This record gives sequence, C-alpha cells and structure tokens, in this order.
Amino acid sequence: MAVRLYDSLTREVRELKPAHKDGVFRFYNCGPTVYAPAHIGNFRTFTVNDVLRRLLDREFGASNVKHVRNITDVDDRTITQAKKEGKPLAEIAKFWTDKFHADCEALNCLKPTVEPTATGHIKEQVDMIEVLMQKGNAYRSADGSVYFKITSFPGYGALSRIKERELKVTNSAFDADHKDDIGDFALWKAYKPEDDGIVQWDGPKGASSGRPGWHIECSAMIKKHLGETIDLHTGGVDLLFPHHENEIAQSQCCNGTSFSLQWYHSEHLLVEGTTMSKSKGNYYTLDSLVQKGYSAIAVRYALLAGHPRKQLNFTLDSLHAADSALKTLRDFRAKLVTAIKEAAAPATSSRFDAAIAPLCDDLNIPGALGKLFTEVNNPLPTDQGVLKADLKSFDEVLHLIGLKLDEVKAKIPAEISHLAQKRWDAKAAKNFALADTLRAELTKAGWAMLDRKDGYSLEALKQ
RNA sequence: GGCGCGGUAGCCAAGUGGUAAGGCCGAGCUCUGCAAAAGCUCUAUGCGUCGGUUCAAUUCCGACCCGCGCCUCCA
Repeated sequence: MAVRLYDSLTREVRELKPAHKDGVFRFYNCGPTVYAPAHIGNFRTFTVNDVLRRLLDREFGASNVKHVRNITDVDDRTITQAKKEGKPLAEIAKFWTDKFHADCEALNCLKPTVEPTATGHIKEQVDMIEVLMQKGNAYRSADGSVYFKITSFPGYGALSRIKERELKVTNSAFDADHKDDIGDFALWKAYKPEDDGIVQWDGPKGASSGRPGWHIECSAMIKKHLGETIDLHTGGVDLLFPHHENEIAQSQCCNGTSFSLQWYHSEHLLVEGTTMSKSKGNYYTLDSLVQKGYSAIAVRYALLAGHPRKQLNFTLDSLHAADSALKTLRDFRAKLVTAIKEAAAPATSSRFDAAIAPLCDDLNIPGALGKLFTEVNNPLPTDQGVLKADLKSFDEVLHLIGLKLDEVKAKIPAEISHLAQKRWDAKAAKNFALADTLRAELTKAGWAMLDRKDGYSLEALKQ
C-alpha cells in the first residue's frame, strides 16, 4: 500500500518513493540537542517519525530505508550547560545522549540507521562552508565568523513563504553579530573566550577558529550519510523556519542540486493550551510521567492519539485515557490468543487490515486507532483460520503504531505484599471487618487489591 | 504586521456533498461479602457564528468571532 504524506513544500499529500535508482529511501529527521532531558513535546515528533519509519520499512523493506537522525552536541545551549556544570562539553553531551536513547527505547522507537553527531562532522561542515565562501554565497565578518548571504540564493523563503523584508528588524541576534543583512545566518561562529570556554575548532580558510552554526550541521551530515539529494526531511514545525529554510539554502548553493524532495513537519504538543518548552518550564519529561505510575507505552499512545499535523493538547486525563485504551487492547489480544485452539492456515485477509490504510494515508494515526477499536468491539469470529489472520493483522497494526502490549508490572514492596496476604487470609476466615480495614490501608498506601476466585493481584494506583 | 494550524459530545479525537468513527469519563443492568474485573446497554437532530451555492452542507464558497504556533539557533 503506497505511503502518502503531506509535503510542507508543495502543500499537498504525495506518495513517498525512493528517487535514486538503488531503491533506497533516504530519510532525515532532525534530532535532539543534548543538554537536558528531552520533553514529551520533543518525543511527539520522534514517535510520529518512528511510525513513519515503520511504514517505510513495511513499504520498501527495512534494508531499503536509510533513516538518519542527528545529535546536536554543540550549540549555545550545550555549551552554556557545560559551563554551568563545570564539565567538558563532551561529558554533558554523552550524559544527555544516553538519556535520550534510554527514553527512546522505553517509548519503543526504532533506532535510526545512522545517528551522526555534529562534533563528529566538523570537517564536513568546514568543507561545505569553504565551498560556499568560494562560490560567493558566504562571507567572513569582522570578527572572523562566516555568514550565509541569503540574497545570493533566489530560492530563499520557498519553504516558509517568508520574504526577506518580512523579517523582524528588532531581533537582538542582529545587534550582537556582524552580519551584512538581517536575514543572513551564521555558518561558523568565531571563538569567544567568555562564552565558549575551551570549545573551538580550526575554522574554514579565511575565518577564525570557533564552532559551526546550527544549520550547517544537518546539511553536512545529510550530505555525508545520505548524499546531495534526499527523499524526505522531517522535523517539528518550529524547525520549518529558519532551520530548514537555511538548510535548503546552504545545501543547494553548495551542491548545486535539489536538496530534499519532500518535507514533513509534525505539529506541536501543547500543555494547558500553550507550547511546551524548557524556557517556559511547563514541560513534562518521560520520567516525570513514569513516576506518576504511567507506562512509557501509555505516553507513546497519548502522543500518537492526535493527528500529527494538528496541535495536540496533552493532559494527564489524556494519558489516563491512553492507559485504559491500552488495557482494552491487551485484554482483547489475550482473548484472541485464547480463542485460537487448532492448527489452521490463516485466512488471506483480516478485518484489522482496515486500520493500515489510514496510517498510509498521511499518517492518520487516530483514524487507524478508530478502525482498530471498531473491530476490537466486534464479536470474535469462530473460524480458526480467520482468527489466526486477525491475530497476525492485529499484531501488525500494533507494530506499525509501535504499541508494545507487554505490561510492565510495578514492583510490589514487601510490606504491601504482606498486608495483601493478611487481608486475603482475613477474607478467607470471613473476617470481613478486618479485610476491609486492610483494604483501606492498601488503598492509602497507593495500591489496589483485585480479588479473584483463586487469588488476587495488586496494582499501583495512579497519582 | 507577515506566514501557518485549528474550533466536532463532559474530556480527547477521526471523518464525509446525502444526514456524525473511535477512546476516556459517566449512568443503568448482570455478576459479586466489600472493592474490582468481566459482559450487556445508554450517552451530539449536532460539527465556532452569520450568510451563500445545492435536491441535500458538519463537509464547498464568503465574511466574521475565538484559540494556538512560527517570524534568526525551540520537536
């Protein structure tokens, strides 16, 4: 089934296919800046891209999808953080990169094919800057920095529809820098001892030592790992301008070819109706939600429960809804498995296949979940072959959305187990007054005791 | 000011020129020492407002109202 996706550049939904003759789909997703934990707004973009990746793997074969996602390990924020903690930049970057990886794994995101770092590609960036300087697209400023000259690229603004004269003139970045034009942006930032500490590299010919600008890292890593022309470039909407606009300018001027054939931007996750951001302090991290008793997969579900191109307001209620919905899916799958008793050849199609079409149609994940639940609510078939096909298709849909159903059991403290056993014994002895008192104690301690005929289980109550 | 996204039930959220998927919450019933779980049933004559086109509009067009985002290093 062809995978169709909205293209931010042409503003239409287009079928994705590899442009290169080798049949490899080249896909780049702008990755995190590693100076603090990524918040779940960041992870909305990464989980959406993960679903896309899974669809591409299915469509083209996993070995024909090259998915590159970078790590930004040098920029203003990483340097500031390193200075604040009095640690080397590399140490800060490694710490937060490891944390990012752990969170991605918990959220069941596939690893990208390649995950390059900005500091690992200084030479590639310098090389591109030198070409841009030679071609007259970039210039050295008085302090030894290098800027891209946007008037040298007639196509500038095609993606964001922004015109040079529309740029605000009041921005502080303009005053602090040494560029000729408000729209010009830094390719290389000259070393400043007071800001940069010990972070610096040899610069492009004719420029001072220093560090690369933000935008050039993606252009350089794309060129190295995916080539001059790629099939798809993605990120959050906030990257559309200036980051992606600038990448286009740099790469096309340097390489003289088309850069990305398609663009995709996922919308923001909001919290309390406004953008989540580290500067506002109104953000949730994965850890903070896990501490409240929610599973990482419930977080993933909540992040994917809205259409990726629409803003999604994240609330603890929505997370609770996600948690309950996952339980329904888990129970349904168990019922399905139990119903399969005989060896039989699976039927060729299943009612759950209906959930795949919305996914392929511009990543309509909520639409797919709707189809999925519609079928979950229907009675189980009796035919063994049909049941087998249903299980297979159900699992495929869940795999594409990336919802792992294995329940992560909370660790039960010894005193809670002890209380529970006491209550069970009291109940068996028909001492209901004591049993009720003990249940109240368990509830107070944050645990629900669920009785069955043959025993009981304990569940942590959500905070 | 420029560019962009959106307003569908208590909450979240799909969708279509022909009369509103789904999730959560809630309610009722069955079951049950209690509490759950499970099963069954119910929950928008309505899709921001006002016009227009049409046999027919939540869907197309126009105007307006409201919310959010980006506008030089935010996913």
